[in-house]
Amino acid sequence: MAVTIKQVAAAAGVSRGTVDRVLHNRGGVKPDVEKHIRKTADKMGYFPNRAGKILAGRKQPLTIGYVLPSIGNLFFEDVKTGIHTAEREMKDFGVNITIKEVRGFDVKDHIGAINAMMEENPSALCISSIDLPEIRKCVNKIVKKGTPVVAINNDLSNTKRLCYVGSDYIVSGRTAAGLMLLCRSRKKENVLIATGSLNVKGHNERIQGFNEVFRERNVQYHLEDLFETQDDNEIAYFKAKKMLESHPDVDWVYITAAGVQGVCRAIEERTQGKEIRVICFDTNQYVRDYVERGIIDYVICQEPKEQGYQSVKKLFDYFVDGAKGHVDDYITKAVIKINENMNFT
Amino acid sequence: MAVTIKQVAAAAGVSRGTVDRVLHNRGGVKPDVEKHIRKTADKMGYFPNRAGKILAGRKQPLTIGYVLPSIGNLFFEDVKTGIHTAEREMKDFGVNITIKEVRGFDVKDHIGAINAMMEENPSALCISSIDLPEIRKCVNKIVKKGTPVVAINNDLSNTKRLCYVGSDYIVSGRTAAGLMLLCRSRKKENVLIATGSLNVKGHNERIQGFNEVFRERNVQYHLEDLFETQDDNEIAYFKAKKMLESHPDVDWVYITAAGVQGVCRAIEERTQGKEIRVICFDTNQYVRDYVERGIIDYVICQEPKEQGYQSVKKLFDYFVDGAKGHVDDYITKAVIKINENMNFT
DNA sequence: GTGAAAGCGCTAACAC
DNA sequence: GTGTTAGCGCTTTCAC
Repeated sequence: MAVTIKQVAAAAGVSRGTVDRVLHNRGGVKPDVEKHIRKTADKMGYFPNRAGKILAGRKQPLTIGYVLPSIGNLFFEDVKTGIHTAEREMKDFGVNITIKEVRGFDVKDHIGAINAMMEENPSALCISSIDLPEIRKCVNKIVKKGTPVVAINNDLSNTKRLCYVGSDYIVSGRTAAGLMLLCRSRKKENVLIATGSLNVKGHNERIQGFNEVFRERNVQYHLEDLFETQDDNEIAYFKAKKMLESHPDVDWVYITAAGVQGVCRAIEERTQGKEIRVICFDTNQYVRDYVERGIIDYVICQEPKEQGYQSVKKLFDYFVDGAKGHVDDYITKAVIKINENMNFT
Repeated sequence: MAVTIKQVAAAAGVSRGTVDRVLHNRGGVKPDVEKHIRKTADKMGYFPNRAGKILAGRKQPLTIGYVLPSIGNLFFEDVKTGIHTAEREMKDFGVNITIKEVRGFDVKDHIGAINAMMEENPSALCISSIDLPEIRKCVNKIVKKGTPVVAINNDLSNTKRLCYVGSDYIVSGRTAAGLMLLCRSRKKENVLIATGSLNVKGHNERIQGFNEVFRERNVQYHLEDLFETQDDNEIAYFKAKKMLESHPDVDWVYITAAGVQGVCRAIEERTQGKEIRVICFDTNQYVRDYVERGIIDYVICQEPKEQGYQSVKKLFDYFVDGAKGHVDDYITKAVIKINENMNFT
């Protein structure tokens, strides 16, 4: 049986209250007594019991405020599912969650939503935003004031955020290249790249990782063209349509972000040209449908549910275990989905 | 704030003890009082608080006994890692774990280990064994005596086991076929199948799923030959060597079970013949090395760590939430690994 | 500065 | 049959 605070107190010849004061650095204890208590606690291998902590801590529940650009973005449905699974599991442990949803990636909207969230005085913040100076500044201010912030799905570089929970975009880009090369056509493939925005780091990293692998393997592909979908299916559709008309020799379409349905619609409507292979990222009902119909060959996913779940868990552990020190990032896997393993979890 | 047992007692005009008796069907309560209590509890939306339960339940910790055929089987290293992660997380909630390790799949050895485990009177059992009548009988007996049993990695059909935590072997076999077909060579591929044993259900299902996909898609492959590795690398090596000599036209080697290193060694040592593609299951340090060197193209994994972790969690939840009713299986994903996404979680 | 005590929600032993 | 009470291990308040 593990050693309790009571046993430490008894062994040190003081009361539980005093031990607690020392262990939580709450001061008001004579230095020599403190040293003595610390020593005996260490010697006995004392480690606070989480069940006890949680129960006692129920008086001040842990509220986590989320800000997500999830309106009109199916990707975040799974993230939210993960968040709510965690909420259900940890509700009895004092975890409460509020989500503020935003449409798109307008900096002002994001800052507005974050500030609105902060009005509610959450114990912690968890956001998926854009890696720009304004947001970074905003986040750093919040952290400085004492509210820990977790970055989910999109990291915020050089901020004091507690940790990042999300995918490694370079690795997912590399994986796309790997899949393509494993098809071993042995000819120079004509690739059309549909990216979300050249201003979004993650999208660029997916291209960077992709190129890295070709370079490392000394294989070349021919870049037919590259266009931005702005994560919008309509824009994606019209641009892709034009692109495919002017580039009849495309072998592969590599879609690094949203707008997948738009691109696929354009591919499906084509009346001539070679057979086209498609690699994209992240599933939803429409993407799954295109995979089933053989339009999309590979989808590289990033465990969205896990991102939601783990972001809650990270914060819960952080608070329960005493909000001390460094917290590791949680990097989700690059999960390859094809028709055969897509619908069976 | 959630409603507590105290509030229910007050509302029903009885003591907490009585409410507890009713809620746990421990009898000794007048029928009409019981009905009244149940009704008020329902009306108030009472749900027992897990934190309170866990703390109170610490007096009788939950001990889970594992029996795993893990000696000399690298696959189970990750399973054990997952088990120990869960143990660490839930130790403070009263979870204790003991593992008995066995070498191989001898029925008598397994029964012996299970009985030895039962000697220690665990609160629950978790085993990875063979789906044979003797084992099934043994498990059913244990369940009947009141100890819940979870089947991990290998299901035990038609037993009263609480649930199964592991992969869907059909789906993983289908995934192998899907990957092969995505390479679209457009010719009839010559396939050599290296299976573990024709007596092991999971191995057969991986072949069955593989064949299903070809049939459904109206594509044929040519089965060059099929041999059993007995999950042994030496046997695998010698048999594969011979097979490859007598079948110089093999395009793909499909390895459904262990013995991967043996087969790969034979492939690597070949001095003539066409380039061979390899699909296998489950990683370990040696398999990863073969992937890096380009001998193995695809590895289909089954989240072994998750299997370990979730098996503990299933039992923990079952006990905390009152050991009532049905528990869902936990089916792990068929995770495709290639060189580029293998080493990054 | 330090000790004592109440209470988080639940279970189980003991009274009546 | 039913109520009371003593913990589980911890935090926090209040008293000295």
